[in-house]
Amino acid sequence: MTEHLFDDRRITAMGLFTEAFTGLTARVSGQLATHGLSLVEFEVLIRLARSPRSQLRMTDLAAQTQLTTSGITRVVDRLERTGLVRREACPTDRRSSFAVLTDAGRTRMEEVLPGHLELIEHWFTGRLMPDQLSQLLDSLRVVRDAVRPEATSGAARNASECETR
Amino acid sequence: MTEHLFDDRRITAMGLFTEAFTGLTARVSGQLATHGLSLVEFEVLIRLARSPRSQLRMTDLAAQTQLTTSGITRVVDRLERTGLVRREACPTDRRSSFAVLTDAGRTRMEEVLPGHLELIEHWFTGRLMPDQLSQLLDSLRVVRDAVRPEATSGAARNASECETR
DNA sequence: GCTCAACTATATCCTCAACAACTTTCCTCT
DNA sequence: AGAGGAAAGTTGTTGAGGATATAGTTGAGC
Repeated sequence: MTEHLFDDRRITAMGLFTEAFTGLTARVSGQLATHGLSLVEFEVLIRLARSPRSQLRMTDLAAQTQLTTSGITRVVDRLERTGLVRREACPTDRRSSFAVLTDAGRTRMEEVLPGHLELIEHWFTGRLMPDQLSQLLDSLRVVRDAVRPEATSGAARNASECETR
Repeated sequence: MTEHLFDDRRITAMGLFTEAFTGLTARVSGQLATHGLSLVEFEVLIRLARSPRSQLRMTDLAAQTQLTTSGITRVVDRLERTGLVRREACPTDRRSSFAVLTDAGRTRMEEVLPGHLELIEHWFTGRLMPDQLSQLLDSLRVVRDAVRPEATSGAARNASECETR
């Protein structure tokens, strides 16, 4: 009952998953640091950049990232202090406020993204054959859909609904 | 140059990787919490359990996990306080000290592991067909070997060498 | 209209980990 | 043998982020 239990194939699979991911994010995080951005800050910026009007409610940001709303408050605090993001009141619901990507924020993203994409290509996607990569992504999608907390659709609906100002 | 850049396939690939991993670890972390263990504490315990004599030098623990040596100091502090681990001096190198799994620690692991393995099976390995899983692990191995900082063999050699007491 | 529950953002408290400085011990070079 | 440097571990400080409480806002039911 003793030794082989700790070398179960499920343990090794999980360990492999962990090592691959943490190693990769360490590389990514290191490069972002040279641009003065942390991983979560980059995460927030790119989600804003992808959103219509380059803005999202704080709650939606929290739902899309792995942070709580209080965590988002502080990330946006930092980004606002450096001028990459600004807060804007929601006209239809005075409880809500938007985080909006500023011009400086978009410029910063355009500086950072090419290197970021090269990095992912170099350490991740470029290491695999095309069909090998697509199979990997299929498998990851299966796992993600399994473990994903719940519907993000509700939050998305709220966002678009509040956005019709 | 604007919108499609943020939806590059490399971004989505990285996002998929992130979501799958963070979602999975959230599940794992939640279950471990019900046993009074954090993820890094579990990580330390299982690495000790797998090691000969159930012991590792602090430095080797740091190398195997994603923590610095000072981080390991504090984790082992906590585990020692709860009696799952004890420190032991290295007889051949008085700078080094071992973290040793106690009987209570091994018992705790035997309580926790079955559920842990079931969890991994349920949310991860069991979601995929056998050959799909093995291909996933192959791909993860490629990425891990690419991004892995450096040789862990050096640390392993030191450990075994110090262990011949 | 009023009340109450749900929601949104923020403030406060606490845990945890990185970083840097420091102590002790070991090793190498002369 | 002794000096200088490298290595191992601990500790103070800093900062990020979760949990919870709080204040303001909304909407539904009466």
